[in-house]
Amino acid sequence: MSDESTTSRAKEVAAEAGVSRSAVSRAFNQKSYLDPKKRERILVIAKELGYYPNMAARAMVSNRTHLVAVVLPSLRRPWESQELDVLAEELQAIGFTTLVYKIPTSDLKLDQVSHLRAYNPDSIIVNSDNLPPEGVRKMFKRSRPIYPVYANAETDVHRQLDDRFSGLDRPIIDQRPGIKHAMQLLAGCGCKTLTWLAGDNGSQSNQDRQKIVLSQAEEFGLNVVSTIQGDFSYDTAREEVLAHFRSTKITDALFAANDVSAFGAMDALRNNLGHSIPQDIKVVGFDNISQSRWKSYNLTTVGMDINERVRALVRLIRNRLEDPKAPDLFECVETKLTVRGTAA
Amino acid sequence: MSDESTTSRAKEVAAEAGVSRSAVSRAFNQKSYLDPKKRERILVIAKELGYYPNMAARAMVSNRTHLVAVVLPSLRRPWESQELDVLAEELQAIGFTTLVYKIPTSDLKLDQVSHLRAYNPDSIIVNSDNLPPEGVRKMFKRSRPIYPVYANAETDVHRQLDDRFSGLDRPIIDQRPGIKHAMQLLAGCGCKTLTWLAGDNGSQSNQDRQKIVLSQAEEFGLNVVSTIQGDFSYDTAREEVLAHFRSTKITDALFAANDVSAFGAMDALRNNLGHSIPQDIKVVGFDNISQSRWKSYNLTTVGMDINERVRALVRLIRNRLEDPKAPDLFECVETKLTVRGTAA
DNA sequence: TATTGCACTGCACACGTGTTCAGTCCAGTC
DNA sequence: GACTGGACTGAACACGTGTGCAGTGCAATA
Repeated sequence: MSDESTTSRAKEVAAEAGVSRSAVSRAFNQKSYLDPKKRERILVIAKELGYYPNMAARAMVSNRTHLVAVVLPSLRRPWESQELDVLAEELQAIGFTTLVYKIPTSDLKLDQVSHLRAYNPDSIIVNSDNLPPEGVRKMFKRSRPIYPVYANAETDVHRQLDDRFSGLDRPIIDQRPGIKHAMQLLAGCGCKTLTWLAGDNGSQSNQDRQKIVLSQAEEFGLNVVSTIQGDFSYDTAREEVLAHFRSTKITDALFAANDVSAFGAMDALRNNLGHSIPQDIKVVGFDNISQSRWKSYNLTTVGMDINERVRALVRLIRNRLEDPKAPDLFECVETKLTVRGTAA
Repeated sequence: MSDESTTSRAKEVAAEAGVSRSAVSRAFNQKSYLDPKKRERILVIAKELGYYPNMAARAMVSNRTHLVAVVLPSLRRPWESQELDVLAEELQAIGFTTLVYKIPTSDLKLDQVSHLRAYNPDSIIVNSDNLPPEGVRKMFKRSRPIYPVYANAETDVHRQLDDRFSGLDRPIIDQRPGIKHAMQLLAGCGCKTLTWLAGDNGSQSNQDRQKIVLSQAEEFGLNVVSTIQGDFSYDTAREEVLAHFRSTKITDALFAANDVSAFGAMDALRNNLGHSIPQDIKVVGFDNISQSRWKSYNLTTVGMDINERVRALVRLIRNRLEDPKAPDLFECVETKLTVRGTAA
């Protein structure tokens, strides 16, 4: 065992096993033929020597990096980080490694993503709400081995036909079932008036959620008497809700565009305005992040099963890599309502 | 513009600019000489063509991947994800891309990390509390271009000399100032008795925090009358605190090993046991995660400045890459107390 | 002018792998 | 025994880049 040992290379494994370097390569790629017992011997020796094929070299010749990039504006938002957690684990389990890449702004420029493109990830999951699909397509579609997944096409199924998203594989989130149940629940509690606490204005998912919330409210005879402009953040939600309800009578219910802003709203309503939840006003959120279970909030919320969501993403990636020329791929995940204390 | 255009390569840029491919390479590596105005012209053309040097090829010959791997057990814990958020941004700003790699178990085996080693990241930040430093060193130290950073060596400065950590660069967290202030505050409020809500038993940071909490409590005349075994999670904290204080009188204060378990404790104390915070019992946490500001908790907590912490990590990486043979590197970040409603 | 030195640049090699292609060996068949 | 075909393997090329080395041209100096 030499002092100055470097990462052992295929050649060393080959020497140790008494075979050619080609055989070592073949041992790691089951598609090419190799005598089974020779393969096994090579793999044993490779493991002993701590050898594993160098990904850079492998990428150069095979056009497969086994990298999946996740593009997002922030890693600190609970939903995104919880999704990423499951995603990274699933990808790792099937031999992919996860690359994270932050793009905070909504205007997508080439030099912002050139670093990322330089790694030639096998797939890119764009989880950034405020990046327009046109820009995403333009930035990534032309780099041949990369297949972008546009992860924020929440909507009813008709959006499948929307031209803006063509050229992008997309995991569609059907918000309707969860929202419908929420409205059913609120109507059943005797609620008549509703406030919509909106999220970031430029965000795709905010628009999608809002559209269905408004239509379903009407469906169940709930009157959306006011809209408060938030931005998905706790602080803004708290401040805006506070300002709004200082001058206006509270409504029977408040529907927030995500859980975190629901928390902000609740804290304004309870701590500052002295209202009781759910007695004075019911609150419903979106996402079902793990913090919603915390007893101080105990939030009733619309969300999807996170494992189901991630499996859909992974399926998109695998199917696309299997058939690069296939037409746009879809996966649909439905939301459901999780009933907790703030509306029951 | 051809239909089947691939990622444009250096050769095409060279042709367009009327120079050799070497010149293009040199344009992107400021260390080698190139006529300044020629370099500028090449870079302009490269940008026009959307060219950026292929990282795999670059890695093969230069032994620099510009990848930094972050190893952690989970991405959903608020502190880790908030730290990762800042870290990814800082690294991106200086031309590195972040790779995330989950290692949940505490026994580190070679085939668990071989996928990761295959990418030859320039540095690996081990942010996994329960991975023993010996294992980390063994797994990564011998792969030559990789320099592990052991990110969980919280402690007083003496730990610098601890043999277990030798061979690993480490950003040391000095918990003493923050804890000292917390004890000072509690003692000033007239607290006499204290409960320690511990974190994961095998965790390095839990051990470090506990040691200093106990010694500082004694210093300020606080009597640590009970220890509750938690695991850093909300649910366990809530259940264990509930079980413990059902049979035991509450203490004047409770110190939790992290913020999330402090939240669990608070919810047990308030919602289930009917105590008021801070009137009946004061609560202090660790980490100062963004959720601590949420008004329902409004937690007084010991934490460090997250930007300072990340800058320390980045400095370690840069210094190590600059001088691979330098002896173990250290960076020290101090904690401080953030006073909010649960103890003031 | 001849010489020197320096700024600058292109050629060619190396990095470690996947895969094609030609070739070897051997069992089975006529 | 000659031939066929299939199982198996190694040599060699390609991938796109960084950089050592040798070489060119030009200004400054003697």
